Amino acid sequence: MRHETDESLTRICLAVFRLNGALLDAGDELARPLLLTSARWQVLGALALSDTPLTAPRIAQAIGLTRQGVQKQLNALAPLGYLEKLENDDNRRSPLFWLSDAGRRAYQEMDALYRSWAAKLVLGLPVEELADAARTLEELAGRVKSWGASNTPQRGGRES
Amino acid sequence: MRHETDESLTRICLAVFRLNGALLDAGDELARPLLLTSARWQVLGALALSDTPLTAPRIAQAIGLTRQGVQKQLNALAPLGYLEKLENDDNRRSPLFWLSDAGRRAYQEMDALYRSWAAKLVLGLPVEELADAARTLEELAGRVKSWGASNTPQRGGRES
DNA sequence: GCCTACTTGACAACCGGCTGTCAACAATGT
DNA sequence: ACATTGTTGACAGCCGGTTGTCAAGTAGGC
Repeated sequence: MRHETDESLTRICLAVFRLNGALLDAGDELARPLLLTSARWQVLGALALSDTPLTAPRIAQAIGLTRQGVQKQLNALAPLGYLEKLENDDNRRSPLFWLSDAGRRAYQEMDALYRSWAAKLVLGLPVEELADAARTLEELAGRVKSWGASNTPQRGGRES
Repeated sequence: MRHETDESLTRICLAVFRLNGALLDAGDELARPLLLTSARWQVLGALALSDTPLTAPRIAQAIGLTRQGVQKQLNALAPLGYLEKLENDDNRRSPLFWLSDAGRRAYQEMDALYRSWAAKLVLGLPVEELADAARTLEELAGRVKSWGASNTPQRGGRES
Protein backbone atom coordinates (compact mmCIF):
# COMPACT_ATOMS: atom_id res chain seq x y z
CA MET A 1 0.00 0.00 0.00
CA ARG A 2 1.99 2.92 -1.20
CA HIS A 3 -1.00 5.20 -1.05
CA GLU A 4 -0.55 6.38 2.53
CA THR A 5 3.14 7.15 2.15
CA ASP A 6 2.35 9.12 -1.00
CA GLU A 7 -0.14 11.16 0.91
CA SER A 8 2.35 11.79 3.67
CA LEU A 9 4.92 12.91 1.14
CA THR A 10 2.43 15.31 -0.41
CA ARG A 11 1.65 16.70 3.02
CA ILE A 12 5.36 17.13 3.64
CA CYS A 13 5.81 18.97 0.35
CA LEU A 14 2.97 21.35 1.05
CA ALA A 15 4.17 21.93 4.60
CA VAL A 16 7.70 22.56 3.35
CA PHE A 17 6.43 25.20 0.94
CA ARG A 18 4.42 26.94 3.64
CA LEU A 19 7.15 26.64 6.22
CA ASN A 20 9.79 27.93 3.84
CA GLY A 21 7.78 31.06 3.19
CA ALA A 22 6.91 31.52 6.83
CA LEU A 23 10.51 31.08 7.95
CA LEU A 24 11.80 33.62 5.46
CA ASP A 25 9.14 36.08 6.56
CA ALA A 26 9.98 35.48 10.20
CA GLY A 27 13.69 35.83 9.46
CA ASP A 28 13.15 39.10 7.66
CA GLU A 29 11.12 40.35 10.57
CA LEU A 30 13.76 39.27 13.07
CA ALA A 31 16.49 40.87 11.01
CA ARG A 32 14.74 44.13 10.23
CA PRO A 33 15.82 45.99 13.38
CA LEU A 34 19.43 45.34 12.39
CA LEU A 35 18.88 46.49 8.81
CA LEU A 36 19.28 42.92 7.65
CA THR A 37 17.24 40.38 5.69
CA SER A 38 17.27 36.61 5.81
CA ALA A 39 19.62 36.52 2.84
CA ARG A 40 22.10 39.01 4.32
CA TRP A 41 21.96 37.29 7.70
CA GLN A 42 22.99 34.08 5.99
CA VAL A 43 25.97 35.80 4.37
CA LEU A 44 27.03 37.25 7.72
CA GLY A 45 26.69 33.78 9.15
CA ALA A 46 29.05 32.30 6.60
CA LEU A 47 31.67 34.86 7.58
CA ALA A 48 30.99 34.49 11.28
CA LEU A 49 31.43 30.73 11.12
CA SER A 50 34.58 30.91 9.06
CA ASP A 51 37.92 31.32 10.76
CA THR A 52 39.44 33.25 7.87
CA PRO A 53 38.22 36.00 5.55
CA LEU A 54 36.47 34.71 2.42
CA THR A 55 36.02 35.82 -1.16
CA ALA A 56 32.56 36.12 -2.66
CA PRO A 57 32.76 32.78 -4.49
CA ARG A 58 33.95 31.03 -1.31
CA ILE A 59 30.96 32.38 0.60
CA ALA A 60 28.63 31.24 -2.16
CA GLN A 61 30.13 27.78 -2.00
CA ALA A 62 29.71 27.73 1.76
CA ILE A 63 26.01 28.54 1.70
CA GLY A 64 25.10 26.84 -1.55
CA LEU A 65 24.23 29.86 -3.68
CA THR A 66 25.78 31.25 -6.83
CA ARG A 67 28.62 33.70 -6.57
CA GLN A 68 26.53 36.30 -8.38
CA GLY A 69 23.75 36.09 -5.85
CA VAL A 70 26.16 36.39 -2.96
CA GLN A 71 27.87 39.30 -4.66
CA LYS A 72 24.55 41.14 -4.68
CA GLN A 73 24.19 40.71 -0.94
CA LEU A 74 27.80 41.70 -0.28
CA ASN A 75 27.31 44.84 -2.33
CA ALA A 76 24.24 45.61 -0.24
CA LEU A 77 25.97 44.71 3.02
CA ALA A 78 29.09 46.81 2.50
CA PRO A 79 27.37 50.23 2.82
CA LEU A 80 25.97 49.15 6.18
CA GLY A 81 29.47 48.97 7.58
CA TYR A 82 29.12 45.34 8.56
CA LEU A 83 31.95 44.19 6.30
CA GLU A 84 35.64 44.74 6.09
CA LYS A 85 37.13 44.45 2.62
CA LEU A 86 40.67 43.11 2.70
CA GLU A 87 43.08 43.02 -0.16
CA ASN A 88 43.57 39.53 -1.52
CA ASP A 89 47.16 38.75 -2.38
CA ASP A 90 46.08 35.66 -4.27
CA ASN A 91 43.79 37.56 -6.59
CA ARG A 92 43.91 41.31 -6.86
CA ARG A 93 40.42 41.48 -8.37
CA SER A 94 38.71 39.41 -5.70
CA PRO A 95 38.82 41.00 -2.26
CA LEU A 96 38.47 39.03 0.94
CA PHE A 97 35.50 39.87 3.12
CA TRP A 98 35.49 39.79 6.87
CA LEU A 99 33.11 40.94 9.56
CA SER A 100 33.75 44.39 10.94
CA ASP A 101 33.18 44.93 14.64
CA ALA A 102 29.74 46.25 13.85
CA GLY A 103 29.09 43.23 11.66
CA ARG A 104 30.15 40.84 14.37
CA ARG A 105 27.96 42.62 16.89
CA ALA A 106 25.04 42.52 14.47
CA TYR A 107 25.50 38.82 13.89
CA GLN A 108 25.70 38.08 17.59
CA GLU A 109 22.58 40.11 18.11
CA MET A 110 20.83 38.17 15.33
CA ASP A 111 21.94 34.95 16.92
CA ALA A 112 20.47 35.95 20.24
CA LEU A 113 17.21 36.99 18.61
CA TYR A 114 17.06 33.74 16.71
CA ARG A 115 17.73 31.66 19.80
CA SER A 116 14.99 33.21 21.82
CA TRP A 117 12.60 33.01 18.88
CA ALA A 118 13.47 29.36 18.37
CA ALA A 119 13.07 28.57 22.06
CA LYS A 120 9.58 30.03 22.08
CA LEU A 121 8.70 28.28 18.86
CA VAL A 122 9.46 24.77 20.06
CA LEU A 123 7.86 25.10 23.50
CA GLY A 124 6.11 21.86 24.31
CA LEU A 125 7.44 19.91 21.37
CA PRO A 126 9.33 16.77 22.32
CA VAL A 127 13.01 16.78 21.42
CA GLU A 128 12.76 13.42 19.70
CA GLU A 129 9.97 14.59 17.46
CA LEU A 130 12.06 17.47 16.20
CA ALA A 131 15.19 15.37 15.83
CA ASP A 132 13.27 12.72 13.90
CA ALA A 133 11.73 15.31 11.63
CA ALA A 134 15.16 16.81 11.01
CA ARG A 135 16.55 13.42 10.06
CA THR A 136 13.66 12.65 7.74
CA LEU A 137 13.89 16.02 6.04
CA GLU A 138 17.62 15.71 5.57
CA GLU A 139 17.12 12.27 4.08
CA LEU A 140 14.44 13.57 1.71
CA ALA A 141 16.45 16.64 0.75
CA GLY A 142 19.39 14.44 -0.07
CA ARG A 143 17.27 12.13 -2.20
CA VAL A 144 15.49 14.86 -4.09
CA LYS A 145 18.65 16.82 -4.68
CA SER A 146 20.62 13.89 -6.00
CA TRP A 147 17.77 12.42 -8.00
CA GLY A 148 16.22 15.48 -9.48
CA ALA A 149 12.84 14.74 -11.00
CA SER A 150 13.71 11.53 -12.75
CA ASN A 151 16.92 9.63 -12.51
CA THR A 152 18.15 12.15 -15.02
CA PRO A 153 21.68 13.40 -14.31
CA GLN A 154 21.10 16.49 -12.22
CA ARG A 155 22.22 19.89 -13.33
CA GLY A 156 24.58 20.15 -10.41
CA GLY A 157 27.87 22.04 -10.58
CA ARG A 158 26.36 25.36 -11.65
CA GLU A 159 28.18 27.60 -14.10
CA SER A 160 31.81 26.73 -13.56
CA MET B 1 18.18 21.36 28.30
CA ARG B 2 16.76 23.40 25.51
CA HIS B 3 19.98 23.26 23.58
CA GLU B 4 19.32 20.05 21.68
CA THR B 5 15.84 21.06 20.56
CA ASP B 6 17.26 24.34 19.30
CA GLU B 7 19.79 22.46 17.26
CA SER B 8 17.13 20.22 15.84
CA LEU B 9 15.07 23.23 14.89
CA THR B 10 18.02 24.78 13.13
CA ARG B 11 18.60 21.55 11.26
CA ILE B 12 14.93 21.53 10.28
CA CYS B 13 15.14 25.11 9.02
CA LEU B 14 18.18 24.40 6.90
CA ALA B 15 16.66 21.19 5.57
CA VAL B 16 13.44 23.03 4.74
CA PHE B 17 15.36 25.62 2.74
CA ARG B 18 17.26 22.99 0.83
CA LEU B 19 14.22 20.80 0.32
CA ASN B 20 12.10 23.70 -0.84
CA GLY B 21 14.60 24.55 -3.55
CA ALA B 22 15.08 20.95 -4.54
CA LEU B 23 11.35 20.30 -4.74
CA LEU B 24 10.75 23.32 -6.92
CA ASP B 25 13.56 22.26 -9.22
CA ALA B 26 12.22 18.72 -9.38
CA GLY B 27 8.71 20.04 -10.03
CA ASP B 28 9.94 22.24 -12.83
CA GLU B 29 11.74 19.29 -14.33
CA LEU B 30 8.69 17.06 -14.04
CA ALA B 31 6.49 19.73 -15.57
CA ARG B 32 8.78 20.75 -18.39
CA PRO B 33 7.59 18.13 -20.89
CA LEU B 34 4.07 19.53 -20.50
CA LEU B 35 5.22 23.13 -20.96
CA LEU B 36 4.47 23.76 -17.31
CA THR B 37 6.36 24.94 -14.25
CA SER B 38 5.77 24.24 -10.57
CA ALA B 39 3.84 27.49 -10.28
CA ARG B 40 1.58 26.81 -13.26
CA TRP B 41 1.04 23.23 -12.13
CA GLN B 42 -0.21 24.56 -8.83
CA VAL B 43 -2.68 26.85 -10.58
CA LEU B 44 -3.96 23.98 -12.71
CA GLY B 45 -4.30 22.00 -9.51
CA ALA B 46 -6.48 24.63 -7.91
CA LEU B 47 -8.83 24.47 -10.89
CA ALA B 48 -8.71 20.68 -11.09
CA LEU B 49 -9.65 20.34 -7.44
CA SER B 50 -12.44 22.88 -7.64
CA ASP B 51 -15.89 21.79 -8.71
CA THR B 52 -16.71 25.13 -10.28
CA PRO B 53 -14.81 27.63 -12.44
CA LEU B 54 -12.88 30.21 -10.44
CA THR B 55 -11.80 33.81 -10.85
CA ALA B 56 -8.16 34.78 -10.47
CA PRO B 57 -8.61 36.13 -6.93
CA ARG B 58 -10.44 32.94 -5.90
CA ILE B 59 -7.56 30.81 -7.18
CA ALA B 60 -5.08 32.99 -5.32
CA GLN B 61 -7.07 32.55 -2.15
CA ALA B 62 -7.16 28.80 -2.68
CA ILE B 63 -3.42 28.40 -3.00
CA GLY B 64 -2.32 31.18 -0.68
CA LEU B 65 -0.75 33.59 -3.14
CA THR B 66 -1.61 37.12 -4.18
CA ARG B 67 -4.08 37.66 -6.95
CA GLN B 68 -1.43 39.47 -8.96
CA GLY B 69 0.93 36.54 -8.84
CA VAL B 70 -1.78 34.14 -9.90
CA GLN B 71 -2.84 36.50 -12.66
CA LYS B 72 0.68 36.30 -14.08
CA GLN B 73 0.48 32.52 -14.25
CA LEU B 74 -3.00 32.60 -15.75
CA ASN B 75 -1.80 34.99 -18.42
CA ALA B 76 1.04 32.61 -19.17
CA LEU B 77 -1.20 29.55 -19.06
CA ALA B 78 -3.90 30.86 -21.39
CA PRO B 79 -1.78 30.81 -24.59
CA LEU B 80 -0.99 27.15 -23.95
CA GLY B 81 -4.63 26.29 -24.43
CA TYR B 82 -4.95 24.73 -21.00
CA LEU B 83 -7.59 27.17 -19.82
CA GLU B 84 -11.09 28.04 -20.76
CA LYS B 85 -12.15 31.59 -20.07
CA LEU B 86 -15.82 31.85 -19.20
CA GLU B 87 -17.82 34.99 -18.91
CA ASN B 88 -18.63 35.86 -15.32
CA ASP B 89 -22.14 37.14 -14.85
CA ASP B 90 -21.27 38.34 -11.37
CA ASN B 91 -18.43 40.54 -12.57
CA ARG B 92 -17.97 41.42 -16.20
CA ARG B 93 -14.32 42.38 -15.66
CA SER B 94 -13.31 39.19 -13.89
CA PRO B 95 -13.65 36.08 -16.06
CA LEU B 96 -14.03 32.61 -14.63
CA PHE B 97 -11.26 30.16 -15.48
CA TRP B 98 -11.76 26.48 -16.04
CA LEU B 99 -9.62 23.67 -17.36
CA SER B 100 -9.95 22.95 -21.06
CA ASP B 101 -9.80 19.33 -22.15
CA ALA B 102 -6.12 19.79 -22.89
CA GLY B 103 -5.63 21.36 -19.48
CA ARG B 104 -7.36 18.51 -17.73
CA ARG B 105 -5.29 15.98 -19.65
CA ALA B 106 -2.12 17.90 -18.79
CA TYR B 107 -3.02 17.97 -15.13
CA GLN B 108 -3.80 14.26 -15.07
CA GLU B 109 -0.50 13.59 -16.78
CA MET B 110 1.30 15.74 -14.20
CA ASP B 111 -0.45 13.86 -11.46
CA ALA B 112 0.71 10.54 -12.87
CA LEU B 113 4.26 11.82 -13.21
CA TYR B 114 4.19 13.14 -9.66
CA ARG B 115 2.86 9.89 -8.26
CA SER B 116 5.53 7.76 -9.82
CA TRP B 117 8.20 10.27 -8.83
CA ALA B 118 6.90 10.28 -5.27
CA ALA B 119 6.73 6.52 -5.12
CA LYS B 120 10.36 6.20 -6.13
CA LEU B 121 11.37 8.94 -3.73
CA VAL B 122 10.00 7.31 -0.62
CA LEU B 123 11.20 3.79 -1.36
CA GLY B 124 12.39 2.21 1.85
CA LEU B 125 11.15 4.97 4.12
CA PRO B 126 8.73 3.80 6.79
CA VAL B 127 5.24 5.22 6.52
CA GLU B 128 5.21 6.30 10.14
CA GLU B 129 8.39 8.28 9.73
CA LEU B 130 6.88 10.28 6.90
CA ALA B 131 3.58 10.74 8.64
CA ASP B 132 5.32 11.92 11.80
CA ALA B 133 7.46 14.35 9.85
CA ALA B 134 4.38 15.68 8.09
CA ARG B 135 2.64 16.26 11.41
CA THR B 136 5.66 17.99 12.92
CA LEU B 137 6.10 20.23 9.91
CA GLU B 138 2.46 21.17 9.85
CA GLU B 139 2.65 22.00 13.53
CA LEU B 140 5.73 24.16 13.01
CA ALA B 141 4.30 25.86 9.94
CA GLY B 142 1.20 26.72 11.89
CA ARG B 143 3.19 28.12 14.78
CA VAL B 144 5.56 30.17 12.65
CA LYS B 145 2.80 31.49 10.46
CA SER B 146 0.60 32.59 13.30
CA TRP B 147 3.42 33.91 15.44
CA GLY B 148 5.54 35.61 12.90
CA ALA B 149 8.92 36.55 14.31
CA SER B 150 7.76 37.88 17.63
CA ASN B 151 4.30 37.71 19.06
CA THR B 152 3.62 40.67 16.86
CA PRO B 153 0.24 40.56 15.12
CA GLN B 154 1.01 39.00 11.77
CA ARG B 155 0.62 40.94 8.59
CA GLY B 156 -2.01 38.56 7.25
CA GLY B 157 -4.83 39.29 4.83
CA ARG B 158 -2.50 40.85 2.28
CA GLU B 159 -3.48 43.93 0.29
CA SER B 160 -7.26 43.95 0.48
C1' DG C 1 -30.50 57.74 -8.32
C1' DC C 2 -26.05 58.64 -6.04
C1' DC C 3 -22.00 58.34 -3.28
C1' DT C 4 -18.98 55.43 -1.07
C1' DA C 5 -16.37 51.34 -0.41
C1' DC C 6 -14.76 47.08 -2.17
C1' DT C 7 -13.08 44.10 -5.87
C1' DT C 8 -10.64 43.39 -9.87
C1' DG C 9 -7.21 43.60 -13.87
C1' DA C 10 -3.31 45.91 -15.64
C1' DC C 11 0.92 47.74 -14.95
C1' DA C 12 5.33 49.12 -12.85
C1' DA C 13 8.71 48.31 -9.51
C1' DC C 14 11.13 45.64 -6.21
C1' DC C 15 13.39 41.33 -4.02
C1' DG C 16 16.05 37.15 -4.04
C1' DG C 17 17.15 33.63 -6.59
C1' DC C 18 18.85 31.99 -11.33
C1' DT C 19 21.50 32.03 -16.08
C1' DG C 20 24.52 33.87 -19.53
C1' DT C 21 28.09 36.86 -21.28
C1' DC C 22 32.16 39.65 -21.26
C1' DA C 23 36.57 41.24 -19.91
C1' DA C 24 40.27 41.14 -16.61
C1' DC C 25 43.23 38.53 -14.10
C1' DA C 26 45.51 34.05 -12.41
C1' DA C 27 47.45 29.58 -13.01
C1' DT C 28 49.21 26.13 -15.72
C1' DG C 29 51.41 23.64 -19.61
C1' DT C 30 54.46 23.66 -23.21
C1' DA D 1 57.54 33.63 -23.30
C1' DC D 2 53.23 32.31 -24.75
C1' DA D 3 48.69 30.13 -25.15
C1' DT D 4 45.17 27.95 -22.81
C1' DT D 5 42.16 27.20 -19.11
C1' DG D 6 39.89 28.66 -14.97
C1' DT D 7 38.30 32.24 -11.70
C1' DT D 8 36.26 36.43 -10.80
C1' DG D 9 33.41 40.86 -10.91
C1' DA D 10 30.14 43.42 -13.46
C1' DC D 11 26.18 43.58 -15.89
C1' DA D 12 21.88 42.32 -18.21
C1' DG D 13 17.96 39.53 -18.27
C1' DC D 14 14.64 35.87 -16.63
C1' DC D 15 11.51 33.69 -13.07
C1' DG D 16 8.30 33.61 -9.35
C1' DG D 17 6.99 35.91 -5.82
C1' DT D 18 5.88 40.54 -3.49
C1' DT D 19 3.95 45.51 -3.06
C1' DG D 20 1.73 49.63 -4.65
C1' DT D 21 -1.14 52.37 -7.73
C1' DC D 22 -4.64 53.35 -11.01
C1' DA D 23 -8.94 52.95 -13.31
C1' DA D 24 -13.01 50.33 -14.14
C1' DG D 25 -16.65 47.71 -12.55
C1' DT D 26 -19.65 46.17 -8.56
C1' DA D 27 -22.35 46.40 -4.24
C1' DG D 28 -24.52 48.64 -0.50
C1' DG D 29 -26.36 52.60 2.24
C1' DC D 30 -28.95 56.47 2.01
